[in-house]
Amino acid sequence: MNRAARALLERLFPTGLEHLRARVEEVRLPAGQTVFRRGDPCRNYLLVVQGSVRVQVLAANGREITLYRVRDGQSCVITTACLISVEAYPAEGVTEVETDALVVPQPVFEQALGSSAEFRRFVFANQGQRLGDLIRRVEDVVFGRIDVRLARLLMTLSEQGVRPIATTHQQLASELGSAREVISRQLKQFAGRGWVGLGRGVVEVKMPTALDELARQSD
Amino acid sequence: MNRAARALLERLFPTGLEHLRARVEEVRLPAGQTVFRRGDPCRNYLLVVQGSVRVQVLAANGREITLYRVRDGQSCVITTACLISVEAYPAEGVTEVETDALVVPQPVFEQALGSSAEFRRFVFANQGQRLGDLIRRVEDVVFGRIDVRLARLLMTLSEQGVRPIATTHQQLASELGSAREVISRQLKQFAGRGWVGLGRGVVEVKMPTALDELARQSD
DNA sequence: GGTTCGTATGTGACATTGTCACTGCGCCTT
DNA sequence: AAGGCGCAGTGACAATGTCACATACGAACC
Repeated sequence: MNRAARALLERLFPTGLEHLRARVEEVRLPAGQTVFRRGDPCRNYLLVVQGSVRVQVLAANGREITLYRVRDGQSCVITTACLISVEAYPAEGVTEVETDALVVPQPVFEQALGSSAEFRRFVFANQGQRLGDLIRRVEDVVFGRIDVRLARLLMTLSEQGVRPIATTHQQLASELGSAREVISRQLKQFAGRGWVGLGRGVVEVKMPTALDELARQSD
Repeated sequence: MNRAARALLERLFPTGLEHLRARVEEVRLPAGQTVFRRGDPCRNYLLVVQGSVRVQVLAANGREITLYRVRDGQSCVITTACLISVEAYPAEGVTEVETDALVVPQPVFEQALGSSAEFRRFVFANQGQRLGDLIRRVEDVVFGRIDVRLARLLMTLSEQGVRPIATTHQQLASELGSAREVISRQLKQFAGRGWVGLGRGVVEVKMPTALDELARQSD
C-alpha cells in the first residue's frame, strides 16, 4: 500500500478505529475500466487515492454527458448515497487513467460513519460538492449556450493539461452532452477567428483571452 | 407541535437523544415563501413535516427549472450537504403550499449524526434519492424530447392531483426548464389529437392512454 | 513509395427547440 | 363600460441536434 493511500486511511480511520483499516482493500484499476454500471447495486464505498473516475450518463443513441469526475482523495458519492438508500447506480463510472482506489465494504462504512466525526465530515463534504456540481451542470445544460460552454471547457483543459490539447471533437461533445457536428462547427468558427488551431485529435488554444471572455458570459 | 412532527422527531432522535429534541424548532411557512436563496450560507437542517418545497434554479432571462421537491417526511439535502461542506446554496427553495417544517440547528445536526444510526440512515437515504433525481433530471433534459417530457409531466400531475389540472403553460415550462411558447405549441398539438382539452389556466387529460404511450418513449 | 483501413472531421439539408416581438383574449377591478 | 393584467396564440428567425453522406489523415503493412 502506497503512502498516499496510507495517509488517507489514517485520516479517515483515526486512532481508535485502526481495526477497520485492515478491512479496507486497495485496488489498482487500469485506464478505461468500468468501475460501476448503471443499474448495478452498490456494495462498497469507493475512495480514489490517485487517478480519476469519470461519471457519465449514456443515451440510447450514443450521445453521452459527463456529470463530474472523482479525483485524488475524493470519494464517489453515488456509491455513498446508494449504499444506504439502496438505490441502484443511476450512472456509470469509468477510469480515465490508471487509478488507485480504496474499497471500503458496506459494514465498515457504516461503522466508520457512526464512530468517526472525521469520516462523516469527509463523506458529507464530498456529497455537498457533488450536489453542487450536479446542480451547476443542470443549469449549464439547460440555460447555457454551446459556444460559451465549449469555450469554458477549452479553457479548463488548456489550463490543467498539456498544450496543445489532445482530444477529439467527439470527446468534447461527450463532455458537454452535445453532438460532434455541433462541436466541429463551433470549433471551426473559433478557428476562423484565430482563437484556436485545429489538427486531427488536437486543439490548440491560441487566443486564451478571447476564449476566456466568451467563457465568462454566464448570463 | 402536531402529531406528525412529534412522530418524526421521535424516530430521528430516539431514546437516549431526547435532550436534542428540545433544541429542534417547528415552523409553519405560508405558501410561496422562499426558504433559502441561491448563494445563502446554510445554518440549519430543514425537515419537511408536511407540505412541499420546490427546489429550482433560475436563469437570468427568466427561464427556470425545477430540480426536485421536498415533501412530507423528507429533508432538504442541499441543506444537509452544504451544512458540512460549507458551500453556499446552489439553488433556491420555495414552499408550494403551507408547509410545516422542523429546523435543526447545525450543532444538533452534527451531534445526532454521530449518535443516531437511524438519523444517519434517514439523512443518507434522502441524499441518495436526491442524487438519483438530479441525475435523472440531467439525463432527461439533455437527451429527452420535449413532447415526451411534457406528456410524462401531464400524466404525473393528473394522477396525483385534481382533474382537470390547474396550471398555466408557464408553470409547465418552468417545471421542465423549457419556454412557454414551446409548451403552448406542444399542448396545442396534443389538443389537436384530442389527447387533452385546454382552458385558461387549465389542462384536462382526455386520453391518458395515448399520453402514457408517448411518455414511455424513453429512447 | 504506395495501398489499405479505421478513425476523425467536414458539410448540407432538415427537424426540433428556444427567442423575440407582437396580438388578442378573458377576467377582475374600478 | 373601460382599463389593466395575466394568460395564451402566432410567425419569423436563431440555435442546436440529427442524418446521411463525403473527405481527409495517419498508422500499418506490403
